[in-house]
Amino acid sequence: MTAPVTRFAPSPSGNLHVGGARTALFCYAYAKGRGGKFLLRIEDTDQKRSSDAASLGFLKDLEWLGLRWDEGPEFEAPDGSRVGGGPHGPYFQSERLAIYDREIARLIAAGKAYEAFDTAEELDAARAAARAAGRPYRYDGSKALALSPADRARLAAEGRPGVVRFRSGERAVTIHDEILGDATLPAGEVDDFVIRKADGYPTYHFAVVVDDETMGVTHVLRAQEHFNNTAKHLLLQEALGYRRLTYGHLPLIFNPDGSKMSKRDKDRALREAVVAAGLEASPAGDDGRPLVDHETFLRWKGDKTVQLAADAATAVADAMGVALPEINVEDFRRSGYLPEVLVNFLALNGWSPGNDLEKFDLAFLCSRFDLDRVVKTPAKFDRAKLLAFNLDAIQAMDAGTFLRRLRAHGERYHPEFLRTLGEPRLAILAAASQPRSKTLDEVFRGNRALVVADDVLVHERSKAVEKALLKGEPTGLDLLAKAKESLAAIPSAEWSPARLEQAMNEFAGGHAGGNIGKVAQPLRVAVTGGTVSPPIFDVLAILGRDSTLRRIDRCLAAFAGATA
RNA sequence: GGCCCCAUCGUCUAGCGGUUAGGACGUCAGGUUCUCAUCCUGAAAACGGGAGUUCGAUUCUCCCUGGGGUCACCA
Repeated sequence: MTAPVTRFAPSPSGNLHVGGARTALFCYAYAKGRGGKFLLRIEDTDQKRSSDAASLGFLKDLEWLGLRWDEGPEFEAPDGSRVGGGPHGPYFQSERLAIYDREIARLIAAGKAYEAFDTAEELDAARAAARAAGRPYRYDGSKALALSPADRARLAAEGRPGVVRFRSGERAVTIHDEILGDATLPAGEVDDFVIRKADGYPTYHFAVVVDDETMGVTHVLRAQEHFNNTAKHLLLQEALGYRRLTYGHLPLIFNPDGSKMSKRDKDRALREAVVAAGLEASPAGDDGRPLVDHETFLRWKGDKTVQLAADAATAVADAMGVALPEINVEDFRRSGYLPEVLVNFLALNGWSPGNDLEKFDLAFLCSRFDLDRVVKTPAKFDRAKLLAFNLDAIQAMDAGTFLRRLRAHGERYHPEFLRTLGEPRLAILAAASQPRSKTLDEVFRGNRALVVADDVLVHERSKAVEKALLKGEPTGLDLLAKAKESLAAIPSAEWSPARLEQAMNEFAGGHAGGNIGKVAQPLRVAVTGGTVSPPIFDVLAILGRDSTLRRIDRCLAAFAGATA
């Protein structure tokens, strides 16, 4: 058997959906595990969808996951290596029109395809009628087929845009699927579908078949939603005299509630948050201007069918401090998931190696992946489990690796954070955060207090804060005032986590019955404004002596005279 | 609605005629800890229903039910 060639063939988009990522992953693993090739092809035959450079943003997502294509669009990876290219290009369908035209001409000449001039209105009416009669719609080609060459010439001369339809021949088609087994679609299920649109572009069905043939593809792994389409492709392959391909249709991935995972989930979540917060206008960005212009914002807020641009949505969510559901690979990256974890988890949705094994890397997947272990049932995407996997991976990292990867994430998503903190303090933060972080991002999200100026730090007035500061005898506030003196006695040069812990342990021994918690919590509130942070002595070390003492003073002043 | 596909804990799944139906996440109950989070112990939790086939069905067949996909000049 020759080495397999698989392909991932998305329509152009700025983002790679997790479902698409899983498909790409399986295509990659199948080919690479067998010494074959993994191709990437852009299905941009819909002129309504843009296909400029920006719309290929998902290439970086594939690369980030470690899925480099042997052939396809050219791309320069962050490490400088070049991906893509190849002898079967162009890899954009919009640049392959001549090939499709040639093949369509062959079909027409052989009487296997014909031009049709139905208007959209006629087609809509026919569909509506079928629907009203409770029957599935099938195109009736009798009218178009009855046209004489002269008729066609006349219609074309009138400027009537025509399409080309494939003459399917109304017969049963059996699909052999390596995952689902065989299935036979009865005669009449496939009608005379369009293969060339009025704008001259081929339809998906036609382009796929031609490209898979001309690019040497041997195995088609795609989502199950394409299953019925396979019948069309089989018919086309036969009419064109092409090779037979091996098919495998992958189970779909859904939301936990069974709905489709779509970008709309983000809009929905954000809209709910906006409504819950009673927001009447877009939050402002750093420049003081609204993140979304007022009109757009109101239209979006009031109309569930309107979607916000992806960037705008994340900006607004960020400003509001709400987390949006991750849908695209980029979302998971931004949320601080590790690519190897996402790869691992994605593979587990629809496949498993058996033997109760579920932690593995891409190389392992490549070596073990096979179609006979792909499940047939759709999966619901369980973010909680993904998060647990991410945690495990972070815990398993050595400290140096964690620091490096944390820094890389920060540089990309929280540059201001890195600027203010600087390298030595970032290292302390990393060491303090690693044991308690489920994602790279929460280190930044959870420690904003570390990068705000001392004089703008706000001490929250929550139950938990009041308990830490005002309850007990002596109160946390009392202890805080005294502890400050002990801290002030430590010179800057000795201001380290170990030294601070030693000092505070001594202090607690003398003033809090040895209960370090009595001292730690008021300190935490004083310097972070809240009751949650990494270990307090690490926090104090990161802030430094001056900042620590200043924040304690401000806290003391803010709560002076307050009672529980 | 027609056609096609599917069906094991809440979720992802293992199982390929005989198992105390396994693992993981989550959940619950304890424990450790300066908060949070880790971490440790333990527990509860599934073969959708009905007919067959068989000495024996989670496993094979059929029906029902339920779920999904698809019926475009989108891909």
